[in-house]
Amino acid sequence: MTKKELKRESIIQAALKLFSSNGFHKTTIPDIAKSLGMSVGNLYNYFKSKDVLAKEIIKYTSEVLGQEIRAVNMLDISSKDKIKKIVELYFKMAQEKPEMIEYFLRVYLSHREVFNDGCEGMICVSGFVTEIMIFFDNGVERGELRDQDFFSAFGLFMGYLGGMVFLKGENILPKELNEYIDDISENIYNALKS
Amino acid sequence: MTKKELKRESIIQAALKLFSSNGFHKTTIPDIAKSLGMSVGNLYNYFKSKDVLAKEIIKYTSEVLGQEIRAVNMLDISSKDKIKKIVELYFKMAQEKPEMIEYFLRVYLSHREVFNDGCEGMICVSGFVTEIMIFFDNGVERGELRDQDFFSAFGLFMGYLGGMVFLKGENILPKELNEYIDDISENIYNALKS
Amino acid sequence: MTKKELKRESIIQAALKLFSSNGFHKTTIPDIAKSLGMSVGNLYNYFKSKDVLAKEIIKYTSEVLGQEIRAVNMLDISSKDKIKKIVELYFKMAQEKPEMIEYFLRVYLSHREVFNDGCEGMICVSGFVTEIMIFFDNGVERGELRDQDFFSAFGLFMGYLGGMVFLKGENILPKELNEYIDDISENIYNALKS
Amino acid sequence: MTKKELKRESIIQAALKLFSSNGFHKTTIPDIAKSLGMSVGNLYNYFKSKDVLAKEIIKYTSEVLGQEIRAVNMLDISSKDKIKKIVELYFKMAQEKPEMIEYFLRVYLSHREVFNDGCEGMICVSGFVTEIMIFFDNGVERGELRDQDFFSAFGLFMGYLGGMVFLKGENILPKELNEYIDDISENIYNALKS
DNA sequence: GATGAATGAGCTTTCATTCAT
DNA sequence: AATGAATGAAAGCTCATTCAT
Repeated sequence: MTKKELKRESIIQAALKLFSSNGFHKTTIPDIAKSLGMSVGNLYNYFKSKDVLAKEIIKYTSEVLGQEIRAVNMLDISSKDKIKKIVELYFKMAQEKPEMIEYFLRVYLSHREVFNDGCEGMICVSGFVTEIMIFFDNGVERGELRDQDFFSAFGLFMGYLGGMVFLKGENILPKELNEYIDDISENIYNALKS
Repeated sequence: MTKKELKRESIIQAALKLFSSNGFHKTTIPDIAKSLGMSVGNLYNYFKSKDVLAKEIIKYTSEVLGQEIRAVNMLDISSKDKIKKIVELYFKMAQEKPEMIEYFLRVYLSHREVFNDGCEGMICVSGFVTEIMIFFDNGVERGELRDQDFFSAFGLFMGYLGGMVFLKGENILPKELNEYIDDISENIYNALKS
Repeated sequence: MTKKELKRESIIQAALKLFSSNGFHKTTIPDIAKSLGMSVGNLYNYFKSKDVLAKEIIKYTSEVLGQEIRAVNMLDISSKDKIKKIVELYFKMAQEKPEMIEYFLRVYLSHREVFNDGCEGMICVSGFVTEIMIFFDNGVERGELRDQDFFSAFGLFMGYLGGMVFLKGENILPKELNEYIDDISENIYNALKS
Repeated sequence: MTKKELKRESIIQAALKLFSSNGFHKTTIPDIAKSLGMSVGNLYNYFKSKDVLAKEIIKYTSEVLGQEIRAVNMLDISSKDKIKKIVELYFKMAQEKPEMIEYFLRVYLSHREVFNDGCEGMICVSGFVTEIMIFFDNGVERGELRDQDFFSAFGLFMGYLGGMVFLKGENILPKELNEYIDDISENIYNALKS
């Protein structure tokens, strides 16, 4: 990676954190620049607008999450075990690098105006969605999961996990996310199994 | 209802539509006033700030959705059938009055800054959450649903439905929401049944 | 005129002066607002962008100049005398309300980017050009002026006068504009007479 | 010419084109550098500021136009014919190398702030003005042109031609510039002849 | 209750210029 | 000579909110 690429990524990470915790509109470009110790003008040498930056972040995040799931997909274990692994890693991320999951939930999902142009459909989240699709297709192929519409399964899996993280973020959950892993994995497996 | 209360509700409904379709920050108070043919100043006689208005909307929406679910709860049918009824009404709403569901997904879920003060936890959505809780407790009581942590069940149910509506809104779903009703009801029932 | 219309016109006049003397790009919206003792935001209630303001100014200026020439056109005097009257009034304006002529020369003529959209061709200066056209057509009709392409005559008349005012503005002219009136009127008449 | 002088001139020509077609303020130093395939920093090794560059361009342009007129001045033809030659070459330039005439009209004439310091009066356009002066003095000397204030004549000549090119640039002229040559030459001659 | 002109802080973005390499 | 990342002041514009009428 060149120096410029490194800086680019450091901007993405700083902006990701700020957008996630303070909201997209409440985070200003000067906020991001200041958190990096760089000037506003220079930040614009790397991303030509705030919206472009937001889109690059969702691509980046989707890629990172996708890679984590790919690692699970490559394990030689049952679909039931994979479900648990994925739930675990999702919650682990939500606890350790909450900015990524939060970005999905609080920035990407709810600022259509920003992502409409350039991130239509799943363009910017394909890195992540593709891996879920692979997980599901494998499970069906191996006879472990019921053969149903992919989106029925995808919505269940991701809506569920996202919902739980949201509830956690709202301080609604009485227990730690970790403690829900078994219940949730079981529920998902029961819903999807053949 | 007094005249004042009627006007209050008409403001809520106008703002609900605009916030849902154009986003919270992209909708200005003058936009709302204009859509109602009233003056900005007068609107402030009904709601003392934009944030307060946003909070009143979520309470209103939660109440309306809660009532719909209450009607299902009162039917003398199995939990399995209730699940289907709830999925149906949720999707029907998403199609006929999409602004309510969209408000949940795109405004309430992602503008913590706004709802933090006054809508902590489930304060502003209790109308809705309570009914889901009643549905679940009944099912457990009647031995139809497995006795698990309520939030495990709630996250599944609502995360799933919200996720599907989101996917629909992004034009990602290949079929109409209606056509997913059976699959989804089955998945939810499989996950929750005892 | 309503209060709002009066204020609108006072903004036009203030901006006209500042744009003319300091240049379009060197004059900021806050400059204009401050010179009027009003807020920036309020100025935008009257003109929705700096460019729109610039276009309204040229229309206004064209109208005012056009009215002055119309008065000459209505006099019952020879074309030769009309030429002199027009030169006189043009120079009088250049001395007493220099901002109008200067706006033509220094803002309108040289900021194509601004006027391209909405002031194509002579859309925004027709008030003025029309009167010159009437002057010329009358002169031809009465046999006093040679029948030639209108723009050949227009370019002569207006290019000449504009050029002189420009030279004056650059402090190049050794004498006052007034002292050129006879020479210039004669030159124009010689060029246009039949 | 040294290599450095060559590069200097290539910068002048590139900037001349961009300033003329896009406007002085809409053309950035990076734009100019990019159009030359050189770096911003290096451009500053040749001209220490944007304003200095603008002033060098007007001197250069004035010199080139002046040389063209000098060639006409040296011909052994009547003043009437010289007028026609000058109109022809002015319009030829306006068509073939429009950037020079446009620079006069759209950059030099209307950015006093820029040229005030260093190009007062006719300092930066003397190359051109001097030749017009020579043309005029010769004509007077030979008894072909009326002896009048030089600026009365200069304003006529140059205001007229500039005005026509401006009208052409605005797409207002119904015919090609060429087709106006005879009319315009005649008008100028009639105005100036003794 | 009703109006809408007025406020002004705050936003995103631009760009002439510098300077370490 | 040459590079181009970096600076930061300054611009145009927005909008929640107020208040005189």
